[in-house]
Amino acid sequence: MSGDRRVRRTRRAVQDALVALILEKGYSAVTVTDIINRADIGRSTFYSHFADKQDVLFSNIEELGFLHPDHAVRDGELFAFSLPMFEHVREQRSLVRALLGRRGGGLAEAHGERLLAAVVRDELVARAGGPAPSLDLMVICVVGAFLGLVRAWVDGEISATPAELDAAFRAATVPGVRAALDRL
Amino acid sequence: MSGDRRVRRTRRAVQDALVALILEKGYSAVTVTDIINRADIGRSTFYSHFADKQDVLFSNIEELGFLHPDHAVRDGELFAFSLPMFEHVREQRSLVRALLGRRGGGLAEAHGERLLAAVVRDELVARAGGPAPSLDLMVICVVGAFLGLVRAWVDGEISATPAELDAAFRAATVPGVRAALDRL
DNA sequence: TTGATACTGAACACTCTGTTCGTTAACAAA
DNA sequence: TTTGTTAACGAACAGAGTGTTCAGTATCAA
Repeated sequence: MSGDRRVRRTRRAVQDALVALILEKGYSAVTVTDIINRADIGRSTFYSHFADKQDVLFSNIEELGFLHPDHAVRDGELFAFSLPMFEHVREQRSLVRALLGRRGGGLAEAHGERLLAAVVRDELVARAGGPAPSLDLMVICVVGAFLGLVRAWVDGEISATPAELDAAFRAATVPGVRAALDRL
Repeated sequence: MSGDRRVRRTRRAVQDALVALILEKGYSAVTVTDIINRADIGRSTFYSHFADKQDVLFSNIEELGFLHPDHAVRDGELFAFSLPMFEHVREQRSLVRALLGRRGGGLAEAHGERLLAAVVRDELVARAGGPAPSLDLMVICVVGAFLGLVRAWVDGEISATPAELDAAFRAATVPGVRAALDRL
């Protein structure tokens, strides 16, 4: 724990307040005044820590550690990140829901998408022995499928275990990816 | 063309103004005042046609006809909607970009997702001979892949022809879907 | 031509934003 | 414990945006 205890307390109170309010009203309906009241801090205090509402949202993303360096690549398996990540999502469900769910306002999606795309792309390029334009399109499809599952899950549109989600993700993507890699 | 010419003129001016402004500044940065100025109409006129900014956005969606009933199913082929829809997107690129692109604010995504999910689901259920829980997860993956391509494309992150996008979409999804259907 | 109706434009109360500043409280380090 | 530093408070502020009202004007279809 670094720094002043007051700072930690304040920042955490603000971040938690925003997440709670997003889940109640949706991101766009939440005002800075709401956050201040919920976190029970002074207005000037808020602005001494965060530039605006968005800033609070992004600070939450960074502390989520969306892609923890848990790349325990189970030998040659494709997309080894899948199951650990679904499990990580389950542990942080309400936070992920506030960030990536429908009520989240879509601002965090770009972050998550970019991070995940980098992981997927690295893996495909490594296996293909080099970059290729068709790989980039494949990355988009794979990332879209994965985040689609995450979003539907945290929003409660579907109920499943991380293992079931992992199986569905693999069933949908791996055959196509394998065929494409063989074709190159 | 039904109704009063003045009404038509005003509504169109407002809708066009919003799309243009979204492409310039992003949805959340556009104010009703901006729209009024760009469309060159009085404030009270705006509120006599639309409840708010969102209302204008949704009115655009309805007129897009996202899923035109162009279901010219090329005999047994899977996901026959793909190529025609990519072509339709190309024709309405700036509108689709304003609605589904990153600057769009994510409000329209839910609409598109639901519409497309219904189409995909119908097709899979028909081929599987009935509904199944694993099919629902598959639908989410397929829709995620398709909309991922659409978004990346209209946002200019990738450059490709509709035919190339169609090929990439098929390459990514069809093998997995076929395998899953056989397994049932 | 006429009756209906859409548009105008200004004014209004309201909410939210982001900043400022003097005062008070909490902190880490000596 | 003392001391210098820094955070938090809270009230006040200007500015921007929202959604409504209303009397007056222009445009419409028939």
